Amino acid sequence: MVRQKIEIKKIDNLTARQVTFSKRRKGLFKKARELSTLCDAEIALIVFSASGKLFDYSSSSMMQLIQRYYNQTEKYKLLRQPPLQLQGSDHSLGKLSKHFMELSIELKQLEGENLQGLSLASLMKLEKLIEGGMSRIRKTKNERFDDEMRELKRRELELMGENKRLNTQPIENSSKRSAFDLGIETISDSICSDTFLKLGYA
Amino acid sequence: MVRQKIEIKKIDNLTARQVTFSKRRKGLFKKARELSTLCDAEIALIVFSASGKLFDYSSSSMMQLIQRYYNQTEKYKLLRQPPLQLQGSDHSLGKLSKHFMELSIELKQLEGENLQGLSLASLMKLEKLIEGGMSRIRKTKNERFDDEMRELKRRELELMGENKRLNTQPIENSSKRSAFDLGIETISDSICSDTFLKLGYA
DNA sequence: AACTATTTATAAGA
DNA sequence: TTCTTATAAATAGTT
Repeated sequence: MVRQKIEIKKIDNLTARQVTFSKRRKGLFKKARELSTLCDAEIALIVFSASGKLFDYSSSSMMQLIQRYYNQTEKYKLLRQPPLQLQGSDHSLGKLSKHFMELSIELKQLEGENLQGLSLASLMKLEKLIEGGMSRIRKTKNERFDDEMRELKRRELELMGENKRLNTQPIENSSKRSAFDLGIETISDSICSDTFLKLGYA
Repeated sequence: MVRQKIEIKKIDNLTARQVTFSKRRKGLFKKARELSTLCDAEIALIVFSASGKLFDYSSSSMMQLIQRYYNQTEKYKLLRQPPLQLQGSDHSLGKLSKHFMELSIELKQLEGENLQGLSLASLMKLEKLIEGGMSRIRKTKNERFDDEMRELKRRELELMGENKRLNTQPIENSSKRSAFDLGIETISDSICSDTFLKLGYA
């Protein structure tokens, strides 16, 4: 901007870039201090050099300022994000997927961000939100579990009935063996443990 | 600095102060952008006007930048150390955000799908995943809660000390009243309920 | 919002 | 790094 006007793009020459960084950084911090003093503004300024060195300034406490910043921006975000109505009894397909979409969006907003930056209020909201999602997952899981168990019981009874029938008939050859002969008490037990092995929970 | 050089102190005239704020703020943000571009620096700038309006700029993600700032700040690390001993768990910033990224990705995959369509195995996995995220949220929430309580206690002690001092001095006029006179037992109780009201939890 | 006289900031060179 | 200096940019006061 002097001797010769420069274009605002990354300075190629490393040395020149470092010198400019040093000079302009100094100028930037001075301007920040002046604006704060002259106009009674609260300012936080964080600068990392290309090499990772940290420079910072804040007109008061950096922590307080950042917290204040979060409070402002979160309020904005949460306004757009209607809190979920957790009407426990409703788990119809449509509502469920809609709910999960919302949960997904909420969590996507946290990408690259950090929980540490959230206020107590936001953390509480998030907890509530996820609790709701969790309860739906558990409900569906239990339903699925019940379904499987019911099916297993049904098959068990069916097979036991057949076994009984087979056992009351004369044995024609030794290859015909029932589950009882193998020492298995219930079919569902064996299927269950097999299922858990497949899921990696045993 | 122009027509006439000005002294760097708060500008008395409100209108002049507002105009200067607007002009210099613009200049400051421009300088910040230029420094970032020219020198490949990472910059975060947060400005609150005297009236509370927020202006901000960051060369990349504000959240990531602030997180990076926290990581580099020794004071922050020390401040976070003492509170409660969180049993053998890793609650470092990096791990936390990494985990949340994973959770987010997992949930994103569910977009448009329906829980009813998931197998028992998937539901169990999802439950486990979300349980992990939840525990981290709760941990962070508790930390934040501890922070707030500590600050309130500190203020309480400070104010009670001042009250004691005021009460031992002769009352010069009736407008001088302490919290004790108003029947408030502890300052933190009153501040607490105020805080919760503001957060919408009372 | 514009103007403009000055002050400030700073690119290049030493 | 630091200083010098010519010039670009920012801006205080005015309209």
